[in-house]
Amino acid sequence: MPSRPLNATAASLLGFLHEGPMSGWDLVATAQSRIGDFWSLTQSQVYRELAAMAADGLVEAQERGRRDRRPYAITDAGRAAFTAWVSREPEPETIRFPLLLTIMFGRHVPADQLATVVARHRQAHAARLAAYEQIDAELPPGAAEAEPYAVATLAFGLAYERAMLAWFDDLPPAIAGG
Amino acid sequence: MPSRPLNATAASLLGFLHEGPMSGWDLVATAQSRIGDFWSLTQSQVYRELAAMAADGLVEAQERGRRDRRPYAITDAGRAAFTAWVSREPEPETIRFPLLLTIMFGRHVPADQLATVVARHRQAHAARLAAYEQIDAELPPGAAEAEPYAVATLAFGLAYERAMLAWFDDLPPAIAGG
DNA sequence: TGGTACATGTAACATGTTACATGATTAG
DNA sequence: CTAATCATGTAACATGTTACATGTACCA
Repeated sequence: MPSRPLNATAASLLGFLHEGPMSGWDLVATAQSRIGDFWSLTQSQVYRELAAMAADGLVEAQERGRRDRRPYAITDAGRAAFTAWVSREPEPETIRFPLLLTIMFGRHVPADQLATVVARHRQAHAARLAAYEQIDAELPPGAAEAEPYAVATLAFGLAYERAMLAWFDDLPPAIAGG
Repeated sequence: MPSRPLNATAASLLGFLHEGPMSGWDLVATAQSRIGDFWSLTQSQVYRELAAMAADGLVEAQERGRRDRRPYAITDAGRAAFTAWVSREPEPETIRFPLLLTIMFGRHVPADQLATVVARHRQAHAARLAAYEQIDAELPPGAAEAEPYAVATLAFGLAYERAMLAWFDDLPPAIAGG
Protein backbone atom coordinates (compact mmCIF):
# COMPACT_ATOMS: atom_id res chain seq x y z
CA MET A 1 0.00 0.00 0.00
CA PRO A 2 2.47 2.72 0.99
CA SER A 3 4.54 2.48 -2.14
CA ARG A 4 6.87 5.47 -2.60
CA PRO A 5 7.20 8.79 -0.83
CA LEU A 6 4.87 11.50 -2.02
CA ASN A 7 5.99 13.86 -4.69
CA ALA A 8 5.21 17.55 -4.40
CA THR A 9 2.46 17.42 -6.99
CA ALA A 10 0.59 14.59 -5.28
CA ALA A 11 1.13 16.21 -1.90
CA SER A 12 -0.38 19.45 -3.12
CA LEU A 13 -3.48 17.62 -4.25
CA LEU A 14 -3.76 16.13 -0.78
CA GLY A 15 -3.33 19.62 0.63
CA PHE A 16 -6.32 20.87 -1.32
CA LEU A 17 -8.37 17.80 -0.45
CA HIS A 18 -8.16 18.87 3.20
CA GLU A 19 -10.78 21.44 2.25
CA GLY A 20 -13.21 18.74 1.18
CA PRO A 21 -13.72 16.16 -1.58
CA MET A 22 -12.92 17.33 -5.08
CA SER A 23 -12.83 15.82 -8.53
CA GLY A 24 -9.77 15.79 -10.78
CA TRP A 25 -11.27 18.60 -12.76
CA ASP A 26 -11.73 20.72 -9.66
CA LEU A 27 -8.24 19.96 -8.47
CA VAL A 28 -6.70 21.07 -11.75
CA ALA A 29 -8.51 24.37 -11.57
CA THR A 30 -7.77 24.86 -7.89
CA ALA A 31 -4.10 24.04 -8.24
CA GLN A 32 -3.62 26.19 -11.29
CA SER A 33 -5.15 29.19 -9.63
CA ARG A 34 -3.63 28.76 -6.18
CA ILE A 35 -0.14 27.37 -6.84
CA GLY A 36 0.12 27.56 -10.63
CA ASP A 37 2.54 30.46 -10.51
CA PHE A 38 5.22 28.44 -8.79
CA TRP A 39 4.15 24.86 -9.31
CA SER A 40 2.82 23.79 -12.68
CA LEU A 41 0.80 20.67 -13.31
CA THR A 42 -1.35 19.26 -16.06
CA GLN A 43 -4.66 17.45 -16.19
CA SER A 44 -3.00 14.17 -17.13
CA GLN A 45 -0.74 14.32 -14.16
CA VAL A 46 -3.60 15.00 -11.79
CA TYR A 47 -5.58 12.00 -12.95
CA ARG A 48 -2.48 9.84 -12.80
CA GLU A 49 -1.60 10.94 -9.27
CA LEU A 50 -5.16 10.50 -8.11
CA ALA A 51 -5.26 6.95 -9.46
CA ALA A 52 -1.92 6.17 -7.81
CA MET A 53 -2.95 7.69 -4.51
CA ALA A 54 -6.23 5.80 -4.59
CA ALA A 55 -4.27 2.59 -5.11
CA ASP A 56 -2.12 3.54 -2.13
CA GLY A 57 -5.14 4.32 0.01
CA LEU A 58 -4.34 8.00 0.42
CA VAL A 59 -7.57 9.09 -1.24
CA GLU A 60 -10.89 7.41 -1.84
CA ALA A 61 -13.07 7.80 -4.88
CA GLN A 62 -16.62 8.65 -4.00
CA GLU A 63 -19.83 8.05 -5.91
CA ARG A 64 -20.01 9.67 -9.28
CA GLY A 65 -21.90 12.89 -9.31
CA ARG A 66 -23.36 14.96 -12.11
CA ARG A 67 -21.67 14.82 -15.47
CA ASP A 68 -19.74 11.78 -14.38
CA ARG A 69 -17.67 13.79 -11.98
CA ARG A 70 -15.81 11.58 -9.53
CA PRO A 71 -14.91 13.33 -6.29
CA TYR A 72 -12.02 12.04 -4.22
CA ALA A 73 -11.83 12.34 -0.47
CA ILE A 74 -8.63 12.31 1.53
CA THR A 75 -8.24 9.38 3.94
CA ASP A 76 -6.52 9.22 7.32
CA ALA A 77 -3.55 7.63 5.61
CA GLY A 78 -3.59 10.52 3.16
CA ARG A 79 -3.61 13.05 5.95
CA ALA A 80 -0.68 11.29 7.59
CA ALA A 81 1.27 11.17 4.34
CA PHE A 82 0.57 14.84 3.74
CA THR A 83 1.70 15.83 7.21
CA ALA A 84 4.92 13.90 6.75
CA TRP A 85 5.49 15.56 3.41
CA VAL A 86 4.79 19.10 4.51
CA SER A 87 7.16 18.68 7.47
CA ARG A 88 10.15 17.67 5.44
CA GLU A 89 12.80 20.15 4.27
CA PRO A 90 11.61 21.69 0.98
CA GLU A 91 13.99 21.21 -1.89
CA PRO A 92 15.67 24.22 -3.45
CA GLU A 93 13.72 25.83 -6.23
CA THR A 94 14.50 25.19 -9.85
CA ILE A 95 14.33 27.89 -12.45
CA ARG A 96 14.40 27.06 -16.12
CA PHE A 97 14.63 30.20 -18.12
CA PRO A 98 14.96 29.69 -21.88
CA LEU A 99 15.29 33.43 -22.52
CA LEU A 100 18.52 33.42 -20.54
CA LEU A 101 19.85 30.67 -22.77
CA THR A 102 19.00 32.78 -25.79
CA ILE A 103 20.81 35.71 -24.23
CA MET A 104 23.78 33.60 -23.18
CA PHE A 105 24.13 32.47 -26.78
CA GLY A 106 23.21 35.94 -27.97
CA ARG A 107 26.24 36.32 -30.18
CA HIS A 108 24.59 33.83 -32.52
CA VAL A 109 21.44 35.96 -32.83
CA PRO A 110 21.06 39.09 -35.00
CA ALA A 111 21.00 42.08 -32.66
CA ASP A 112 17.62 43.43 -33.74
CA GLN A 113 16.03 40.05 -33.38
CA LEU A 114 17.45 39.60 -29.90
CA ALA A 115 16.13 43.02 -28.92
CA THR A 116 12.68 42.13 -30.22
CA VAL A 117 12.57 38.90 -28.31
CA VAL A 118 13.71 40.61 -25.14
CA ALA A 119 11.12 43.34 -25.53
CA ARG A 120 8.36 40.78 -25.98
CA HIS A 121 9.36 38.99 -22.81
CA ARG A 122 9.61 42.22 -20.89
CA GLN A 123 6.09 42.98 -21.95
CA ALA A 124 4.85 39.58 -20.75
CA HIS A 125 6.43 40.17 -17.36
CA ALA A 126 4.95 43.64 -17.15
CA ALA A 127 1.53 42.13 -17.77
CA ARG A 128 1.99 39.54 -15.08
CA LEU A 129 3.16 42.15 -12.63
CA ALA A 130 0.10 44.25 -13.41
CA ALA A 131 -2.12 41.23 -12.77
CA TYR A 132 -0.46 40.58 -9.41
CA GLU A 133 -0.73 44.21 -8.47
CA GLN A 134 -4.41 44.20 -9.22
CA ILE A 135 -4.95 41.13 -7.07
CA ASP A 136 -2.92 42.81 -4.37
CA ALA A 137 -4.90 46.01 -4.59
CA GLU A 138 -8.16 44.10 -4.33
CA LEU A 139 -7.17 42.14 -1.27
CA PRO A 140 -9.80 42.71 1.40
CA PRO A 141 -8.59 44.57 4.50
CA GLY A 142 -7.18 42.17 7.03
CA ALA A 143 -6.19 39.59 4.40
CA ALA A 144 -2.58 39.76 5.54
CA GLU A 145 -3.65 38.57 8.97
CA ALA A 146 -6.40 36.21 7.86
CA GLU A 147 -4.48 34.49 5.09
CA PRO A 148 -0.78 35.15 5.63
CA TYR A 149 0.23 32.11 3.59
CA ALA A 150 -1.54 32.98 0.38
CA VAL A 151 -0.55 36.62 0.79
CA ALA A 152 3.11 35.59 1.15
CA THR A 153 3.01 33.68 -2.13
CA LEU A 154 1.48 36.71 -3.81
CA ALA A 155 4.28 38.80 -2.34
CA PHE A 156 6.72 36.42 -3.91
CA GLY A 157 5.13 36.93 -7.31
CA LEU A 158 5.27 40.70 -6.88
CA ALA A 159 8.90 40.67 -5.77
CA TYR A 160 9.89 38.35 -8.57
CA GLU A 161 8.17 40.26 -11.35
CA ARG A 162 9.44 43.61 -10.10
CA ALA A 163 12.96 42.25 -10.05
CA MET A 164 12.53 40.93 -13.58
CA LEU A 165 11.38 44.29 -14.86
CA ALA A 166 14.26 46.06 -13.17
CA TRP A 167 16.61 43.55 -14.74
CA PHE A 168 15.10 44.05 -18.20
CA ASP A 169 15.40 47.80 -17.83
CA ASP A 170 19.04 47.48 -16.93
CA LEU A 171 20.07 45.39 -19.92
CA PRO A 172 22.73 47.01 -22.08
CA PRO A 173 21.91 48.24 -25.61
CA ALA A 174 23.84 45.28 -27.03
CA ILE A 175 21.00 43.11 -25.79
CA ALA A 176 17.94 45.30 -25.41
CA GLY A 177 18.64 47.28 -28.55
CA GLY A 178 19.77 50.84 -29.08
CA MET B 1 18.35 11.86 -39.83
CA PRO B 2 16.64 15.05 -38.70
CA SER B 3 14.34 13.36 -36.23
CA ARG B 4 12.73 15.84 -33.86
CA PRO B 5 13.30 19.52 -33.17
CA LEU B 6 16.09 20.30 -30.73
CA ASN B 7 15.31 20.67 -27.09
CA ALA B 8 16.92 23.43 -25.07
CA THR B 9 19.35 21.10 -23.37
CA ALA B 10 20.66 19.63 -26.60
CA ALA B 11 20.78 23.06 -28.18
CA SER B 12 22.88 24.38 -25.32
CA LEU B 13 25.38 21.61 -25.83
CA LEU B 14 25.60 22.60 -29.48
CA GLY B 15 26.09 26.18 -28.35
CA PHE B 16 29.11 25.22 -26.31
CA LEU B 17 30.48 23.01 -29.06
CA HIS B 18 30.81 26.13 -31.22
CA GLU B 19 33.86 26.86 -29.07
CA GLY B 20 35.51 23.63 -30.12
CA PRO B 21 35.19 19.86 -29.63
CA MET B 22 34.39 18.73 -26.11
CA SER B 23 33.68 15.48 -24.37
CA GLY B 24 30.52 14.73 -22.41
CA TRP B 25 32.46 15.26 -19.22
CA ASP B 26 33.65 18.68 -20.36
CA LEU B 27 30.17 19.64 -21.46
CA VAL B 28 28.65 18.76 -18.12
CA ALA B 29 31.18 20.94 -16.32
CA THR B 30 30.87 23.77 -18.82
CA ALA B 31 27.09 23.76 -18.77
CA GLN B 32 26.87 23.59 -15.02
CA SER B 33 29.17 26.50 -14.57
CA ARG B 34 27.88 28.70 -17.37
CA ILE B 35 24.12 28.03 -17.46
CA GLY B 36 23.59 25.87 -14.38
CA ASP B 37 21.93 28.66 -12.46
CA PHE B 38 19.01 28.85 -14.84
CA TRP B 39 19.18 25.59 -16.77
CA SER B 40 19.94 22.38 -14.94
CA LEU B 41 21.15 19.20 -16.55
CA THR B 42 22.69 15.93 -15.48
CA GLN B 43 25.49 13.75 -16.77
CA SER B 44 23.07 11.09 -17.96
CA GLN B 45 21.16 13.57 -19.99
CA VAL B 46 24.27 14.92 -21.62
CA TYR B 47 25.43 11.52 -22.75
CA ARG B 48 21.94 10.69 -23.97
CA GLU B 49 21.63 13.91 -25.94
CA LEU B 50 25.10 13.50 -27.42
CA ALA B 51 24.26 9.97 -28.59
CA ALA B 52 20.98 11.18 -30.07
CA MET B 53 22.61 14.14 -31.79
CA ALA B 54 25.36 11.93 -33.16
CA ALA B 55 22.67 9.65 -34.61
CA ASP B 56 21.06 12.71 -36.18
CA GLY B 57 24.35 13.93 -37.61
CA LEU B 58 24.43 17.13 -35.54
CA VAL B 59 27.67 16.19 -33.83
CA GLU B 60 30.46 13.80 -34.67
CA ALA B 61 32.43 11.69 -32.24
CA GLN B 62 36.14 12.09 -32.67
CA GLU B 63 38.95 9.73 -31.81
CA ARG B 64 39.22 8.78 -28.20
CA GLY B 65 41.80 10.76 -26.30
CA ARG B 66 43.40 10.29 -22.95
CA ARG B 67 41.45 8.40 -20.31
CA ASP B 68 39.03 7.25 -22.93
CA ARG B 69 37.65 10.73 -23.35
CA ARG B 70 35.56 11.01 -26.48
CA PRO B 71 35.34 14.54 -27.84
CA TYR B 72 32.41 15.53 -30.01
CA ALA B 73 32.60 18.13 -32.73
CA ILE B 74 29.64 20.08 -34.07
CA THR B 75 28.81 19.48 -37.73
CA ASP B 76 27.38 21.86 -40.31
CA ALA B 77 24.01 20.28 -39.74
CA GLY B 78 24.49 20.88 -36.05
CA ARG B 79 25.31 24.53 -36.63
CA ALA B 80 22.20 24.89 -38.76
CA ALA B 81 20.03 23.21 -36.15
CA PHE B 82 21.48 25.42 -33.46
CA THR B 83 20.88 28.58 -35.45
CA ALA B 84 17.28 27.58 -36.04
CA TRP B 85 16.83 26.86 -32.35
CA VAL B 86 18.39 30.05 -31.07
CA SER B 87 16.25 32.10 -33.44
CA ARG B 88 12.94 30.77 -32.25
CA GLU B 89 10.85 32.47 -29.59
CA PRO B 90 12.07 31.33 -26.18
CA GLU B 91 9.42 29.69 -24.05
CA PRO B 92 8.34 31.34 -20.83
CA GLU B 93 10.37 30.39 -17.80
CA THR B 94 9.19 27.81 -15.34
CA ILE B 95 9.75 28.18 -11.64
CA ARG B 96 9.19 25.29 -9.30
CA PHE B 97 9.51 26.45 -5.77
CA PRO B 98 8.79 23.80 -3.12
CA LEU B 99 9.26 26.27 -0.27
CA LEU B 100 6.28 28.23 -1.56
CA LEU B 101 4.20 25.06 -1.43
CA THR B 102 5.24 24.57 2.17
CA ILE B 103 4.28 28.14 2.93
CA MET B 104 1.01 27.90 1.05
CA PHE B 105 0.13 24.88 3.15
CA GLY B 106 1.70 26.52 6.17
CA ARG B 107 -1.33 26.10 8.36
CA HIS B 108 -0.48 22.41 8.52
CA VAL B 109 3.03 23.11 9.82
CA PRO B 110 3.93 24.01 13.42
CA ALA B 111 4.85 27.69 13.48
CA ASP B 112 8.35 27.29 14.89
CA GLN B 113 9.17 24.60 12.37
CA LEU B 114 7.96 26.76 9.51
CA ALA B 115 10.10 29.63 10.77
CA THR B 116 13.14 27.38 10.95
CA VAL B 117 12.67 26.13 7.43
CA VAL B 118 12.19 29.65 6.13
CA ALA B 119 15.31 30.86 7.93
CA ARG B 120 17.36 28.05 6.45
CA HIS B 121 16.24 28.91 2.95
CA ARG B 122 16.87 32.58 3.50
CA GLN B 123 20.39 31.69 4.51
CA ALA B 124 20.92 29.63 1.36
CA HIS B 125 19.79 32.54 -0.78
CA ALA B 126 22.02 34.92 1.09
CA ALA B 127 24.96 32.65 0.37
CA ARG B 128 24.15 32.49 -3.31
CA LEU B 129 23.80 36.24 -3.47
CA ALA B 130 27.17 36.63 -1.81
CA ALA B 131 28.71 34.28 -4.36
CA TYR B 132 27.21 36.24 -7.25
CA GLU B 133 28.37 39.50 -5.73
CA GLN B 134 31.87 38.20 -5.45
CA ILE B 135 31.88 37.12 -9.08
CA ASP B 136 30.50 40.50 -9.97
CA ALA B 137 33.14 42.33 -7.97
CA GLU B 138 35.89 40.33 -9.61
CA LEU B 139 34.72 40.98 -13.13
CA PRO B 140 37.62 42.50 -15.06
CA PRO B 141 37.11 46.08 -16.20
CA GLY B 142 35.41 46.15 -19.56
CA ALA B 143 33.68 42.82 -19.04
CA ALA B 144 30.28 44.46 -19.55
CA GLU B 145 31.34 45.48 -23.03
CA ALA B 146 33.39 42.40 -23.86
CA GLU B 147 30.91 39.83 -22.64
CA PRO B 148 27.53 41.48 -22.36
CA TYR B 149 25.68 38.18 -22.59
CA ALA B 150 27.33 36.42 -19.67
CA VAL B 151 27.21 39.62 -17.64
CA ALA B 152 23.48 39.90 -18.29
CA THR B 153 22.87 36.41 -16.95
CA LEU B 154 24.90 37.29 -13.87
CA ALA B 155 22.78 40.40 -13.48
CA PHE B 156 19.75 38.18 -13.55
CA GLY B 157 21.13 36.10 -10.71
CA LEU B 158 21.88 39.20 -8.68
CA ALA B 159 18.43 40.69 -9.28
CA TYR B 160 16.73 37.43 -8.46
CA GLU B 161 18.60 36.75 -5.24
CA ARG B 162 18.23 40.31 -4.04
CA ALA B 163 14.50 40.12 -4.65
CA MET B 164 14.35 36.83 -2.77
CA LEU B 165 16.11 38.28 0.25
CA ALA B 166 13.85 41.32 0.26
CA TRP B 167 10.88 38.99 0.12
CA PHE B 168 12.18 36.87 2.99
CA ASP B 169 12.76 39.97 5.08
CA ASP B 170 9.23 41.11 4.48
CA LEU B 171 7.53 37.92 5.57
CA PRO B 172 5.13 38.37 8.48
CA PRO B 173 5.92 36.91 11.92
CA ALA B 174 3.28 34.24 11.36
CA ILE B 175 5.62 32.76 8.79
CA ALA B 176 9.13 33.94 9.62
CA GLY B 177 8.64 33.62 13.35
CA GLY B 178 8.28 36.21 16.10
C1' DT C 1 -30.46 20.60 -32.19
C1' DG C 2 -26.09 21.88 -32.24
C1' DG C 3 -22.23 24.08 -30.08
C1' DT C 4 -19.76 24.85 -25.85
C1' DA C 5 -18.15 23.88 -21.45
C1' DC C 6 -17.73 20.12 -18.27
C1' DA C 7 -15.41 15.86 -17.08
C1' DT C 8 -12.67 11.61 -17.21
C1' DG C 9 -9.34 9.00 -18.83
C1' DT C 10 -5.57 6.61 -21.94
C1' DA C 11 -1.54 6.37 -24.90
C1' DA C 12 2.67 7.67 -26.43
C1' DC C 13 6.48 9.94 -25.82
C1' DA C 14 10.05 13.36 -23.97
C1' DT C 15 12.62 14.70 -20.28
C1' DG C 16 14.71 14.41 -15.82
C1' DT C 17 16.73 11.67 -11.85
C1' DT C 18 19.21 8.20 -9.38
C1' DA C 19 21.95 4.46 -9.07
C1' DC C 20 25.12 1.61 -10.68
C1' DA C 21 29.03 -0.70 -13.45
C1' DT C 22 33.28 -0.23 -15.63
C1' DG C 23 37.70 1.21 -16.81
C1' DA C 24 41.90 4.80 -17.27
C1' DT C 25 45.17 7.77 -15.23
C1' DT C 26 47.35 10.33 -11.81
C1' DA C 27 49.19 11.57 -7.30
C1' DG C 28 50.91 10.30 -3.12
C1' DC D 1 50.31 0.04 -4.72
C1' DT D 2 46.28 2.32 -3.72
C1' DA D 3 43.05 5.94 -3.35
C1' DA D 4 41.14 9.66 -5.72
C1' DT D 5 39.67 11.67 -9.80
C1' DC D 6 38.59 11.44 -14.54
C1' DA D 7 35.50 9.57 -17.90
C1' DT D 8 31.91 6.94 -20.26
C1' DG D 9 27.96 4.71 -20.38
C1' DT D 10 23.49 1.85 -19.15
C1' DA D 11 19.28 0.75 -16.68
C1' DA D 12 15.34 1.73 -14.36
C1' DC D 13 12.22 4.65 -13.09
C1' DA D 14 9.69 9.18 -12.12
C1' DT D 15 7.79 13.05 -13.92
C1' DG D 16 6.07 16.08 -17.39
C1' DT D 17 3.81 16.97 -22.01
C1' DT D 18 0.79 16.46 -25.90
C1' DA D 19 -2.68 14.46 -28.26
C1' DC D 20 -6.55 12.02 -28.52
C1' DA D 21 -11.07 9.44 -27.45
C1' DT D 22 -15.24 9.43 -25.07
C1' DG D 23 -19.27 10.91 -23.01
C1' DT D 24 -22.48 14.48 -20.22
C1' DA D 25 -25.15 18.43 -19.60
C1' DC D 26 -26.36 23.13 -20.40
C1' DC D 27 -27.91 26.97 -23.19
C1' DA D 28 -28.95 29.57 -27.17
